[in-house]
Amino acid sequence: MGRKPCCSKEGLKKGAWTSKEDMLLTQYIKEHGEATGWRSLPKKAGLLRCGKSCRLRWVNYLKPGLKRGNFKPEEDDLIIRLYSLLGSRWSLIAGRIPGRTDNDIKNYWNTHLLKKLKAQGNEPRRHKSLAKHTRRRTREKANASSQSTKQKSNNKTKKRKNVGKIEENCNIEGKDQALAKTGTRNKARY
DNA sequence: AAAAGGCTCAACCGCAAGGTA
DNA sequence: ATACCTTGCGGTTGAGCCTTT
Repeated sequence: MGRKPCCSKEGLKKGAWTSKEDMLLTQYIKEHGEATGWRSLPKKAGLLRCGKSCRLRWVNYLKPGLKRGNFKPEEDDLIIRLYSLLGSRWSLIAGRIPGRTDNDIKNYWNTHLLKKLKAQGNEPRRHKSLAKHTRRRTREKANASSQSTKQKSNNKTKKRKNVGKIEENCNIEGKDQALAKTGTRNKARY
């Protein structure tokens, strides 16, 4: 296969977003919704970005209802508990913390919580990166032995099911409501 | 006042999953 | 059955801000 990275196309802009780009993206999504396909969105919206970049910008920064910064102690606590259950599956963790994005939580974990826990002598066991390592392993297997597609798809569904199971198991109750208020630490670099 | 080093976080990269022709 | 495409995820990077000297 050997797919090229999507941003390698000439003429596509990289790096920090300008307020004008933010505006174009927000406006387009307001008019057409998110589900129209990220790949084609930049062109339609008049942006010189790749779809991936647009999606990231929207999901992590522009999407309405996002809280930025100002993590409360309850949220810290919740993140720590979820991490101990789920490991570094930030999207799952984010799904349980309203208004927070996976990127936000990941950053917060790496820059604040990890230090905090280390200082307390509670450094969490680093989970084997479920995401990449297990995926890679399945792929290696698949390549090594010419597995049937049926088996491959079984692996896929198995993994999906496991995710579901973990989600089921981590019934972190009640806390969500306590997290409703919006933080105001927004540094708004742009 | 300014240089150096540390810290934060937005954005990028590579890869796997899932879809479809 | 498979080749290729898009989407979504986790890990990592680096620009720019902040703090210390």
